[in-house]
Amino acid sequence: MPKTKKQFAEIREEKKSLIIETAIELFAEKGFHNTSISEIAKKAGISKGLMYNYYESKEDLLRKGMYSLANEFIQNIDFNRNKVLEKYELLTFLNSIIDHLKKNLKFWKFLYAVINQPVVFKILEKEMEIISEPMTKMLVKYFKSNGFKKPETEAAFLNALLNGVCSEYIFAPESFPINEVKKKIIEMYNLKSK
Amino acid sequence: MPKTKKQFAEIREEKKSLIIETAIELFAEKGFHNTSISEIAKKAGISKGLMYNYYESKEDLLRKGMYSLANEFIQNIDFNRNKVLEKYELLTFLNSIIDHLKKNLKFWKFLYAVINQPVVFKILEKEMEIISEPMTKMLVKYFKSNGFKKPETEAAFLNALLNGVCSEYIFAPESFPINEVKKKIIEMYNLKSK
Amino acid sequence: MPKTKKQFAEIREEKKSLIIETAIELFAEKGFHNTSISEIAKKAGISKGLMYNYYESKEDLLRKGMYSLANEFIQNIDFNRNKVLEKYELLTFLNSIIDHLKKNLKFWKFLYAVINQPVVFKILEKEMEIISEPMTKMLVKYFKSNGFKKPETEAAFLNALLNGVCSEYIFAPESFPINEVKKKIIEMYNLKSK
Amino acid sequence: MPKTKKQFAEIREEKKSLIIETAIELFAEKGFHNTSISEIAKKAGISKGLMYNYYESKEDLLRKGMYSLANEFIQNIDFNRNKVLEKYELLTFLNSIIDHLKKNLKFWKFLYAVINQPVVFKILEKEMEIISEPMTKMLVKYFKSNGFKKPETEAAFLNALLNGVCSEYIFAPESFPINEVKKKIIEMYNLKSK
DNA sequence: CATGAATGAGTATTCATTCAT
DNA sequence: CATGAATGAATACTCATTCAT
Repeated sequence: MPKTKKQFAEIREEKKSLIIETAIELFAEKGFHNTSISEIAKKAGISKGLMYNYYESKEDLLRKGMYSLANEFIQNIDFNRNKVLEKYELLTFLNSIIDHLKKNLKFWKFLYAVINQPVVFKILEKEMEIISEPMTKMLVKYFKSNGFKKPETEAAFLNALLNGVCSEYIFAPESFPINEVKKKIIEMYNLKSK
Repeated sequence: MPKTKKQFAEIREEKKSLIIETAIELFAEKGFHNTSISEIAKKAGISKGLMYNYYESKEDLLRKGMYSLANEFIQNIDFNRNKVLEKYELLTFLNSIIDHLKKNLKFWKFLYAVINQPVVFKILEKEMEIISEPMTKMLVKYFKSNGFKKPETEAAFLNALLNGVCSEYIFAPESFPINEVKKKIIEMYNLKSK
Repeated sequence: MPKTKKQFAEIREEKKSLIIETAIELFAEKGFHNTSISEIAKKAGISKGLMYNYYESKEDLLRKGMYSLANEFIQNIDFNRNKVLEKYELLTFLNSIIDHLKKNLKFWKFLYAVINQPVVFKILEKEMEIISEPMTKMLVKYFKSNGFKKPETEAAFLNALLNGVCSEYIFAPESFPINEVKKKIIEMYNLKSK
Repeated sequence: MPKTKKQFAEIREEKKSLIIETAIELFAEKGFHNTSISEIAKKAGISKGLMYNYYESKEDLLRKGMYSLANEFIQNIDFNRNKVLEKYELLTFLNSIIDHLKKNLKFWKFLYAVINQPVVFKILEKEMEIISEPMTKMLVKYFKSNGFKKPETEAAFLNALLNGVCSEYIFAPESFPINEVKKKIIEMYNLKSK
């Protein structure tokens, strides 16, 4: 008796997850071009051929990996609000972004390993917009509605600052004083409630 | 008339510079792994064989390239002072770093392309310290001598901020408002001399 | 009510036909090596596994395909006569061969795609004899009994001519003037009755 | 002291010829898809890498091979005449084509092995026109200027006939009575001088 | 009878590096 | 000092075939 469709679908989903997670991990550790398909397959405990059963190519693996990470990030942060942002919400945003960073170091490493390679970035342009666009929009809106004189500059500044903080933390999670730095940012923007 | 030894040495040095500059340019544009030795040789107008006469390997090219860039950067910035930093000097530092960024975009692209690839970074660890170590030291010293409560945190913060600013500017030199952001940093630290 | 043995056998035969026809079609369109088992299975609406239930291998598919085509061709043409061929019968032969060509373009494409690949042809040597041997025999017999001086040469000539006609027609069915050419052959051999 | 440009050019030409000849031979023997680059390299006594130093890809090898064969054939046959064809010239054409066939069996095998594979033919469309176009033109012109009623049909017929003759001869050079068949064609068209 | 997940050997292609001249 | 022909190991990807269910 053959396996049911559902059984097959389950197997597929499990394997797909296993493969993409392994790939993300290796891309994060070693970069895109230094990771071979053989290596991914070996680490995932499957054959090279099977990988191609689930993903079209190495690029596909990269794109799908980035896509799922980006979406997962977006859901965690929740930019999608139409009403005006309150101060406490920017605080929430800051907290959640730094929380996500601490808890998902691997994913952030993947992100930075990947976007700083010109050729690799080209592959991901579309997927990257999922993250960058709503984030910038939200920041601009916040600074605008809170009476900052140059909201675009403010957004660019905070964006750069967060980018740098992530970058430094990824680079040396042990020694970079991320909590102290977060406190400083909160004070800078006067975000503490009460 | 045969060339003198000195002339030979000069030719040698010129060729070496030409090669390394070509390599840096290509690494910046396309990343380390997407640039082939053949390409570098072709663009530099020499043969592959000759390249190996001057540099041991592709890795060597990378290391020497980074080394020369780092030194050139250090000389431009001049961290090496033992006396206490004055405010106007931090201003100078900030100005010169952003100036250097604007004028040497290619080199900064190279830097970011290269340090964010874990495997490639491994090759460069030693060379990177030339830049990062004195910079951090200088910042810490400055904040300490200017009465900041947590000089290490302040240094880490400013470091991250500058890192982020460079990263954003490299990514989109046209649209990132670097001058406005610089102004904001100057105000933040109250650096404007009157 | 469970299916009877006979019904099962019928289903089997239908599936087998479906598979082999699909295979022939694809081999004709894309060549043997450019057609994958997956593709055949997909187009036939079955699983790869099932295909192996009916046929041993890709080669087997090719051989059985050729075998069935060859037999179908032979039955259409009816070479198997012991009595001496009359003129009108050669006319019939010519007509039926060209008719078959026009109506079964796919099969002829398959034939030519396949026999002109040396390695593939090796696989089919036995099956090919089903066609070529009786055809040559018949022609030789005809020319002999009709008083031609060199029946073997005549047979070889007509064989080559028909081979070329088929080849040209397969290649460009729209532009090759097959009817005019047929007329010319009929005149050449003075085959028109009365 | 480095090799001179001329020396390098010589080496290149020799190797290029060696490679392409080996490739043609193998494509003729085994077909395009059944011949691997490794095999070609091995038979030519060079490394796979070197092949790619001289030819861009396997397809390039095929195209360049066909191109050179086609040109060599064209030069042997000499279709390029503007004046009206005389009878003895068609005889010359027939003779030279069959001569070429006998002497260059490998090349003709290559041709037939290659053009009958749909996918492979696509690659060669442009190169094939070098042969087919002038040949058809010449035949049509001949039949026209010699008062045949349907010159296009005549050309198509002769074309098909020659195609078939070549095909049969390639297939069984020992047993196909090519000389007898040639004689028959000469008689058919009444080409014998005097 | 039927499925499609899984394998592994095979293929074209790239590229840092060596070396004879 | 200078050349580029030559190598070989590595890489992404394909596909006929097997097999547990």
